[in-house]
Amino acid sequence: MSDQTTCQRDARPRRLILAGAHRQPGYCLSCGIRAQSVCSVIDDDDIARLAETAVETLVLPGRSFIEEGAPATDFYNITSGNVKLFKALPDGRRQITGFATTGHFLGLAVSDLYAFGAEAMDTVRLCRFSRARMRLLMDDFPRLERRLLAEASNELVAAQNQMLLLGRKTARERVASFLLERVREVPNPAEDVPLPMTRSDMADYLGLTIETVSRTLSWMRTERLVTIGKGHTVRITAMERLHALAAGEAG
Amino acid sequence: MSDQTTCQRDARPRRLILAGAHRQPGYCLSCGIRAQSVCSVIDDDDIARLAETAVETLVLPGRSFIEEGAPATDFYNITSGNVKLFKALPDGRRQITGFATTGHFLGLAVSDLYAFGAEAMDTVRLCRFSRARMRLLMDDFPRLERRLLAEASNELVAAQNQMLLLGRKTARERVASFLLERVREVPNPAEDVPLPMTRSDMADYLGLTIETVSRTLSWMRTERLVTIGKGHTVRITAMERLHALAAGEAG
DNA sequence: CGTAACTTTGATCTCGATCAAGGCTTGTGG
DNA sequence: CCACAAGCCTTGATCGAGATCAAAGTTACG
Repeated sequence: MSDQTTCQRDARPRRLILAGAHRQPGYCLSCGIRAQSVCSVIDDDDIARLAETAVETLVLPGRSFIEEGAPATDFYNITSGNVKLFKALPDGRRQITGFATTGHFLGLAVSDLYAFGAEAMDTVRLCRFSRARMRLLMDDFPRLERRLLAEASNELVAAQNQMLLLGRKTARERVASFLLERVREVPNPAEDVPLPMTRSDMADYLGLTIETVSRTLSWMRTERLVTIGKGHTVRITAMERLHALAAGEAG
Repeated sequence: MSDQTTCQRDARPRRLILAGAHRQPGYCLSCGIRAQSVCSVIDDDDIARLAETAVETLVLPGRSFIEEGAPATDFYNITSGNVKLFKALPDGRRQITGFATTGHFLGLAVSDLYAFGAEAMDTVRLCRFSRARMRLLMDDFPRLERRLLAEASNELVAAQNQMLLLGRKTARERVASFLLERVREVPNPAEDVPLPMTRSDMADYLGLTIETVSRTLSWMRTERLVTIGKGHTVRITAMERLHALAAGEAG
């Protein structure tokens, strides 16, 4: 475990001091999430090079590991846990631009500075790749670049959907859209959907206040659209109606 | 000119019937906007292949050439004119996700369907590339893929900025941000900035109504932040204050 | 258990939406 | 060159969805 970087929880998230050793050559070969991440495009024969490029890092809940405006030195691949990505205004107003979880790749940017911050919502494990080393890998493995382009294209589509949500949807439509987005994370739509974020995070993602999110969820409960469980879970009880609501086809 | 596709203006925009011949091998070599577009990554020696892949197309003002939800068959590169990209809800609410102009590349998507629509705001010329042919080009020219990744990364950063704007900025901050975005399109910030879109387009881009956009511009005029010219132009007269406003540092 | 953070619910306010006229610009045909 | 029409754009009056302010409930965790 000594090759993992750790940091202590703190009242206000500070930049994580990233350090740690590169993985052993065989590490990626047995990585459980390789199949669902960009790493899958590298063959077994070449995977040792990837392992040598990666530094596994542990980030404790509430800690930032990417800071908006800081020099963009690394790419990250999440191997477990949940992360929120956000931008902020000087007076503290915050917009969460996305949630990332196991298998997600972070840090795409042409600029030398990160355009967004990233903070762990729970204990997060990730592989860190320096941009310079990643560039060398991309030179040798064009499939990696192709996969990243596909990844970026998907994020672009998600971003466009979110712009429609933020610019034109009502509070109810926003929350409905959000819940349906979270349902896709679980295998069975009828089971409990985990919401590993606070009401404050939901509000900052949906362009609302915590009170409006709370009231809207309460309204959905009274309307028998959802049941709200303990410990940040929701179960959808009227999928059709929720879909119609999210798509802007109902009040 | 017979190798260009044209279409007549119509009351309500319909799908453009795209047809037309591929360009002559030497066409791209002398293309004026090659340097500022993705085409610049293909060397003179190979540019004939690109020319054979491209179909130049003319789109008249107000006509759509990409329809949200339609099969994603082509990529586009704008060679002149202005385009708006948008998503819509069933009841007509619309969110413009971006404006594209000379040199912009459109159509990135992993899905088989376009996630957004595109409509010409004035007379638009563009090169159309079938996805299948483009894929072959990317196989042979990894630099093309790298350039598209850079392009997509930049759009992603722009999308994140727009999410912050739509989710958390006030009407005044939105309009200020918009004007500063448009200023970057002209060489000299002190000269007239063209706004080749209607108030309705601005509103749909900024998540506001036309009345609020109009009122906000009037307010900026009385505050001596801008002067509003004839024929859809604006001149910025207090750049510093406008920047502060856009960044959320002032009321 | 106790406490600190998170969540819900209620009362009130406000910014931007909506409703409603007019004014201006642009283009067309006499 | 002017009259007219059809879109745009601006301005005013009013409304309302969601924000803000305030105060209990809950939950998580030492």
